[in-house]
Amino acid sequence: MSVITRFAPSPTGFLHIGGARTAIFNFLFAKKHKGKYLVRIEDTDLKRSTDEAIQAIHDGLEWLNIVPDEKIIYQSQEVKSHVKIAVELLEKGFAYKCYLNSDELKQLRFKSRENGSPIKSPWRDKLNKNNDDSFVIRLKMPSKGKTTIRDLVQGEVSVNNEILDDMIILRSDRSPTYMLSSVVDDYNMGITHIIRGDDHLNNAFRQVQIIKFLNWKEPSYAHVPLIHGSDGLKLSKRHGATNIFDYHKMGYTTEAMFLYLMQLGWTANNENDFDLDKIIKEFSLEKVNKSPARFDIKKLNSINSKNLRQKDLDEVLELIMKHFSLKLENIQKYRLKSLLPELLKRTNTYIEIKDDIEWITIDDFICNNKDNLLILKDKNTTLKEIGFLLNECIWSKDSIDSCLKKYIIDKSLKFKDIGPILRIALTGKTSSPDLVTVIYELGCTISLNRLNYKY
RNA sequence: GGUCCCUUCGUCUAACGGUUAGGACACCGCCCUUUCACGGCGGCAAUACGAGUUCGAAUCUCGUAGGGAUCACCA
Repeated sequence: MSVITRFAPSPTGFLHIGGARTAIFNFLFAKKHKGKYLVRIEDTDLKRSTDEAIQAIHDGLEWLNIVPDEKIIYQSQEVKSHVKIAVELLEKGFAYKCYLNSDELKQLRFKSRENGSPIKSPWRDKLNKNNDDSFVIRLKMPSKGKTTIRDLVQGEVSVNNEILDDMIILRSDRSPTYMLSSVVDDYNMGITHIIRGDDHLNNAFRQVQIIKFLNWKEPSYAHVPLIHGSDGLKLSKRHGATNIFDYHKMGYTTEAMFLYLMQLGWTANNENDFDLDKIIKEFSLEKVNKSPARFDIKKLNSINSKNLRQKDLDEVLELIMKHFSLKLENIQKYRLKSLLPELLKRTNTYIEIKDDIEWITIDDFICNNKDNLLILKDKNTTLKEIGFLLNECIWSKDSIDSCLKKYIIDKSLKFKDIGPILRIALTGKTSSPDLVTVIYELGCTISLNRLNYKY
């Protein structure tokens, strides 16, 4: 039987980092077993589900490049089949109508919390005699024995059936609850492996009862731990961005994000190598850790920086042009691309090259930093003299290099006497790629213009 | 509080019951160097605590402490 996994987010917000990692695990596992990875939007709570959220989930998945193998399924469109199962469960005596009102429930809940036992509805063994319509359908949980789940991540976990509460599967408005819908959809979709956050582990014991009542084949479970913030607490806004798509906006690459997320709780052979085929081959749920990992932006930065330097230059250029809405002539584009490898050595994210775009792409760029300008004023002649020499020189890195060195020797100077001012005149900055490269890539005309400018 | 799960350098983690407890990120130092980087070399740094089993425990058992998940007519 071939493997089918699913990522099942509820569209009540953007795609969370933790959710994204769950999706990645689902994707990886399915691919490893040459199966299918599906996405199901759990939008049964119509009040809280929004179109923006659905779009955000799309955007996030698309950015991470983990789009499902089949059309996305919307749970809200499957409610009929969920209700049908609820009725079947009722008819077969595995579920019952419960007429408890909210006040009665509140009291029961209070009691149950006190003595640590689940809520017991008095209607479990009573028949409907008043014929009224305000009921919910509850599942008749087994009260003896225990239920054990062989979880691919958590191992074998057992729980005494007496702690299972008679969960509601159909609300009083006849809509199915998540506890039912999820199980039915997984069955209908032929899901073989349920990989989800470990906040669902407790649900598994209850949901599996439906499967047992109906004699369905039990899927395999893998409950992966949640991701925590740097302080070990649940990831929230104050830890930084939790929306996966924000990391795109911050200049992280798809590959880096994928690499980082998948390594939170799982160890790859090579943490910086984004070779999807290799990753898929290596991936194993059994090796996923049981304890929650902390999100560490510094590690992400490191992976991103390395990925940026490995990545195809045209792709990086494309990302940069898109991010900064740059419209460049071919010559400027070429200049930027040529200097890119040097710039990328100095950044974690590609948006950090922001300050370098102007001096590279604007032909008549002139230093506009006041403090730096003052320095240049005194050195006008030096710049001109160097400019004169450069004008005579063959345009190669070697000859530019020897040209500069010759000047130093002739004037008995040190490189640090001309380096900083050259750099400021050419780039407007006090740090940049090495000067020979800068001069060479900027070209003779532009370099001379900047050196000969009257500051 | 009940139930379930977890605990190895600051962080992510590796280690058939036998390793000088390994790697990566971060940090520090040195080298390279015209700046900032990249790179190279090196350093700091961990088995939560306490018992037990064993010739031998990070690894198995129990207890303690700490952390997490969950306990809805949400998903």
